[in-house]
This record gives sequence, C-alpha cells and structure tokens, in this order.
Amino acid sequence: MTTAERLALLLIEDDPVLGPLIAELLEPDYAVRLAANGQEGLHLGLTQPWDVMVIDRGLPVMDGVSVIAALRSKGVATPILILTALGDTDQKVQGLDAGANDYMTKPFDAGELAARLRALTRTYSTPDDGGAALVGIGTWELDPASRAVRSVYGHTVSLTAKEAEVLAALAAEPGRVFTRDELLTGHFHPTDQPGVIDTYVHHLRRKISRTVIRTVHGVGYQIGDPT
Amino acid sequence: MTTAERLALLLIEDDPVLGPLIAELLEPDYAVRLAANGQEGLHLGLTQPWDVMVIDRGLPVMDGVSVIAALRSKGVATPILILTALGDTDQKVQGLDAGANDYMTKPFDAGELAARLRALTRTYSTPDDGGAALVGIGTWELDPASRAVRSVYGHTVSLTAKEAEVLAALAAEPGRVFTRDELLTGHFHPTDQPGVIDTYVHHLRRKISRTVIRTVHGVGYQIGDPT
DNA sequence: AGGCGCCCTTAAGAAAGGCTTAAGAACTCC
DNA sequence: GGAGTTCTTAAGCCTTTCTTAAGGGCGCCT
Repeated sequence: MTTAERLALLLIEDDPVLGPLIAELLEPDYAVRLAANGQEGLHLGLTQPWDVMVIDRGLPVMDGVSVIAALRSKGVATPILILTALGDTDQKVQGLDAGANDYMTKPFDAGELAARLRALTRTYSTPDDGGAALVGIGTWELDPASRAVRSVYGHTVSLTAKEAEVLAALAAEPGRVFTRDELLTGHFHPTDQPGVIDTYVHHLRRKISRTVIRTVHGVGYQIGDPT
Repeated sequence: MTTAERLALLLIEDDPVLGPLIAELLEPDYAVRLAANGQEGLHLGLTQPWDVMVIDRGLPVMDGVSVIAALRSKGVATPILILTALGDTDQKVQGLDAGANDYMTKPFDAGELAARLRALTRTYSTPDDGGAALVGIGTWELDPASRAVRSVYGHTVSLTAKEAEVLAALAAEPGRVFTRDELLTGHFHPTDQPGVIDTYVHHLRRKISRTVIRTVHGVGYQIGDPT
C-alpha cells in the first residue's frame, strides 16, 4: 500500500440527498461515517476517535451548535467544520463561539471544502528548547503549562496531568519513536504497567484526533511527520 | 476537563406553563434549575454558585424585584436578567435600579433571550495601565483594586478583603495558573493552610459567577482565557 | 492463509483532589 | 463592651483522575 491511511471523518448531516453526496465526495480522501441526526452524531463523536468532523448547523431535534457545545463540554477537542445554509455574520459568530474551528456556507465549492479540511487536519510540532513543546493540530495548539488544548479562536479543552505528560514527552522530539517504557520513566510510578500508556494514547486520540499519535507496531508510539 | 462546561442558570418563574418551557428552551446551552417561587429562588441564589439568573418580575408572595434587591444586599453579584409581562419604562427602570443587569418583556423571542444571556455571561479581561487587570462579566466589572463589582448602571457589590486579594492575584495575570501556595504568599498569614484558598474561591464563585475562576485539577486556579 | 502477538477498547475499582458546609476565633465598628 | 462581620480550620462528601485487567480485533510473519 503506497497510500497513507485515510483520516476518520464524522459527517453529521440530516439532508438525505446532501449527506450521501458529501460523503461520496470525501470518500477518496477520508473514511467517512455519516450520522443523520444530532443525537447519533453526538454519541459517535463522544465514543470514538475522529480526525475531523463536519457538522450541519440546521439539524432537527438537536441543533448542530448544541452538538458542538456538548462535545466541547465533554472534553473533545477534535477539529470541527460547521456547515450552514445561512451565511449571516451572527450565525457564524455563534458557531465559532460554540467551539467550531471553521465555517462554510452552502452551497460550497468541493475544492474549498477539501482545502479547509486539509488545513484543519494538518499537524506540525515545534520543539521548545526548555523541553516543553507547543504541538499544533490544524487550528489547535497545546499549551503544556496550563495543560490546555486551545484553538485560534480562544476555545480551550483541558487534558488531565497524565494525558499531558504523554503528549508532551512525545512532542518533545517529533519523529522519534518512543517505547512504552521510555514514556513511563520519570513521570509515572515505578510500579506502573507499560499498558498504562496504551490507555492514555487512546484518551488523547479520542480527545484530540485519531492520528495525533502514530503507532509503530512492535516498538511504541511516535508523534509528528513520519517522513 | 474541562473548559466549556455548561453554565449554571437559575430560573425563577411561577407560571407552570412558561417556567418549564423556558427551562427546556435553555437546557441545551445551560444547566437550568427552575424555582417556582421567590422564596425558593432567593434561597438557591444565596446558597449556591450560579453563572446567571433569569427572574420573573410578577411573582406571588415575594416579588421578583424584591428577590433581586435581597440578593444584591447580601453581596451576590451574579448577572440577572429580569422578565416581565409589562413593558412600560417605569418598571424597566425599577428592575434595573434594584440591581438587574438586563430586562426583557414577554412575549419574547427565544433567539433574543439566548443572545442577551450570552452577552451577560461573556467574560473578558482588560489589562490596566497600572499592571492590575479588570475582569468583566456582561455589564459587570470587577475592580480588584477597590474590592468592588460595579455595573454599568452604577450598582456596586463589595467583596471582603481576602476575597479581593485572591481575585486580584488571579486577575493580575489572566491565563496563568496559580498554585494555592502562590496565592498565599505575601498576602496571607504564614501559618495559613493552602485550603484557605479553596474557601475563598468558593465565596467568589457564589458571589459573582460559578465560572469566573477555573480549577486546574492537581495544580491550582486560573482566571480568564489566555487569548 | 493461518497462527501468533500486539494493540485497541472498555469498564470498573481505587486513589486523589476539590467542594461545601459549619462552627469557633478574630477582628471591626459602634 | 457588644453585635455583627470576616477569617480560618477541618471534616465529610462528591467528582475527577488514575490504574488495572480482560476480551476482541487487527497486523505481521511464516
């Protein structure tokens, strides 16, 4: 397989025509899961790790903005692009206020959507001299000091101490593969099982993005570009 | 984790139809507690921390304006929006005079109510020339220097010395996370336990707003968003 | 294609930390 | 000196976080 693994994308769109259409449009580049209503989408968003979400604003029963607010309040920091048929400024502000990372109005250009999604899922890390590091994921940025993941719009989602330790350790040297034991030393109790790391990696993937941390089978974990 | 947790809203409304209706309307965005009369509402308002209150003007037994006046006299500065069926100017002035921060007449537009509540609960911090910082919540402004919370309508609610010290320390550097020990040094007796801080934080939350001060689990407290 | 590890995911108990309350001490202001 | 605040402490309860473990799924190698 020469192609890199496709990113997991959660699409929440109730329109029976537009939903499958967008899904098909994105399928070549993303593993798309379509949720037809807000409740189903919220549940999927909370329980599985995703790389990015595309959410319709005008959903029946549970509004898109409410879904985003609920996800963010539960500590999910995954990048979200919100779609709407209406384009006035108030709604744009409201969507971004609720915790969206980007915003597009229908009808939209397929190329632009693809470009915006690429921007949201682009990861980069800038190692710091002090050992701390700012890790960037699309419009998100991790601040190790306050253990918070912050978007450029000012919304923050906080990590727990251990989650932040694992992420910081990996981010300190982007590209390097760490074994579980290496990630344990210095930060965790001497008695901890290497399996603890697996759990925190899972937490981080669910909270931020499925692909922030790459698994190197038989060795350990890695962050940053695998070039 | 939690940043963007839902805000706690106290709704005091005696109408058996309108009360639950408004509550349901706001539930997606707020954790709503409905009080069916002024006495119950006043008690809840005094004993628990809230982010915002919506109070009906025409309550039986204890009038909405009286409830507001009582809350303010006890040092509660939480933003209050007062609702009424009657829209003449006198009553509007009376409500605001009593200490309300905003005013709406029934029947009202759900979107407008939501917008006004957002405005009342929006927090911001503005660094002062002198190095101190002002923390704003809706139409309130907290001035750590003079230990007072002042509304644009001229009402003030005062804090105690220790409450103001904690607030001032946190507000001096918005976004920075302070440990309990850092908050103790310089201002408190050398013998004081770090747990004192917890108590004052609780006081500030009850008096002003549940979310002015954010807890960073295992580390300390933080004010404002590091924008 | 099959077997063998490794990894993912979940759930649940344990531990730690924070919240809330109440009550006595200290302080202020008449 | 007395009444009313304000300050401080501490204890119990509650929430969050940490840790372990086990089952199922998936990738890798022969």
